[in-house]
Amino acid sequence: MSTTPSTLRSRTREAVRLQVAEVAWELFSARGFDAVTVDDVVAAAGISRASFFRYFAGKEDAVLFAVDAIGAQIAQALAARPAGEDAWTALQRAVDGLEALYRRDPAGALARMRLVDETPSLLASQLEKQVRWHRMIAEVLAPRLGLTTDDVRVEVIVGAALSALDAARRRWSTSNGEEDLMLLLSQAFDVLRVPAPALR
Amino acid sequence: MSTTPSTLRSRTREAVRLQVAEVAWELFSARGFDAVTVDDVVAAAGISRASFFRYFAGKEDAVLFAVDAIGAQIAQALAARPAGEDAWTALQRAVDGLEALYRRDPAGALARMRLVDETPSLLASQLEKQVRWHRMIAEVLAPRLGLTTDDVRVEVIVGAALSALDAARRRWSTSNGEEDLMLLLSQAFDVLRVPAPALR
DNA sequence: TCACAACTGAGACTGAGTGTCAGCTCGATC
DNA sequence: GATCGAGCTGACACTCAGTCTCAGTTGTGA
Repeated sequence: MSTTPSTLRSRTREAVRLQVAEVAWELFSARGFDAVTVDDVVAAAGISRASFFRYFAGKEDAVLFAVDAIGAQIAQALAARPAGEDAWTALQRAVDGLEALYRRDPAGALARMRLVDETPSLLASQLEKQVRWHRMIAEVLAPRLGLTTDDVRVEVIVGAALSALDAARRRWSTSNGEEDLMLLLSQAFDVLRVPAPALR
Repeated sequence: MSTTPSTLRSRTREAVRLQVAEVAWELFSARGFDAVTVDDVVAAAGISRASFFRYFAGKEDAVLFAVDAIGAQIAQALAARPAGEDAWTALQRAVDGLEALYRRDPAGALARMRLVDETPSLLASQLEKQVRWHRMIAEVLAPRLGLTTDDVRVEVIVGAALSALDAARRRWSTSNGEEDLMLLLSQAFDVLRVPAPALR
């Protein structure tokens, strides 16, 4: 999946990037995103200001740099689903591969979600990254349905599926991780699967 | 809908705000959002830098200040739909009240959408504003369905409906406004209404 | 070993956004 | 119609994010 040449340079680069992100996360989660400057982070991490911006596209990216990979993971998982499966089910299965990520460190995932939710600039940046998820997933889904990538129907299906993921994640977050994420996901997708009368 | 005390002060304030936004839009659409500084705008508009930030929360807001009202308009239109209507139809009708906005100045609307799409900071800011649409609409939809605002199902329905709106708008934009927006909207919502086999 | 490519810190620079302050204007009240 | 307070204004200084350049260093491949 990743495009990693895996020379010594690139490996140390990835390691340093992770270390810096970790240091940054500790400051952000302790004091709040806006109350920590880039200078604070680089001082704590022992790198120069210039290098920080070589590792991350911006301050937000030090928190959200992992988000890009998730979209690719969903798209890849979708590509692996059997061709006969209906779109909603295939997307649901592709998406619930993410549960492993949350199960590995639920407390950290919750704290991350809260920080993003309460920090406008982080929220905006994350939403923009999710637009890229949208495009990646649409490119896999469209041929599956025999439609073009920019067909309205493809866009709606992808958008609705990502809304389902988002709704489940948000509910999971507000319940402090107590409700079952997989169950929430299937409840969310069921809304999209039911026939017309989602009536009152 | 609006909370306008309508004293002389507030009316001139609104008028000035509109004028500044118009001047800003001319610069942005001509040179691109990032190539125009706030100083450029205030020089052209004949106000001080400080005043600019009193009228707009940020540079992006000079383009997107109207976006907030749209969410309120959708929520209000939804509240006015008959109680017996199913959720998808009610949302579709609520949303297609926006068509009047686009019909009034299609060329301007297209140009605006293009600028937002090609400018990351504008896109991010717009997406963040749409999160607020989400909340406003959920608050109207939830009681209609006899559910709480933070119920997963409510969030999914609102998110999916907004995805439908977005897909239709985007398709309309890429077709240079040639395809019929209302038709695109109904195609988009039909995907959400059909029974399970949106199969391959 | 050598030459090149990629990385680094240092520091100057641009531009967004905030806070303060002193002066002006609107508009209500006497 | 003079006055007083609230709200607006421009000027200006300040912080911080992000870009760019430059010179020195280190990994990489021949």
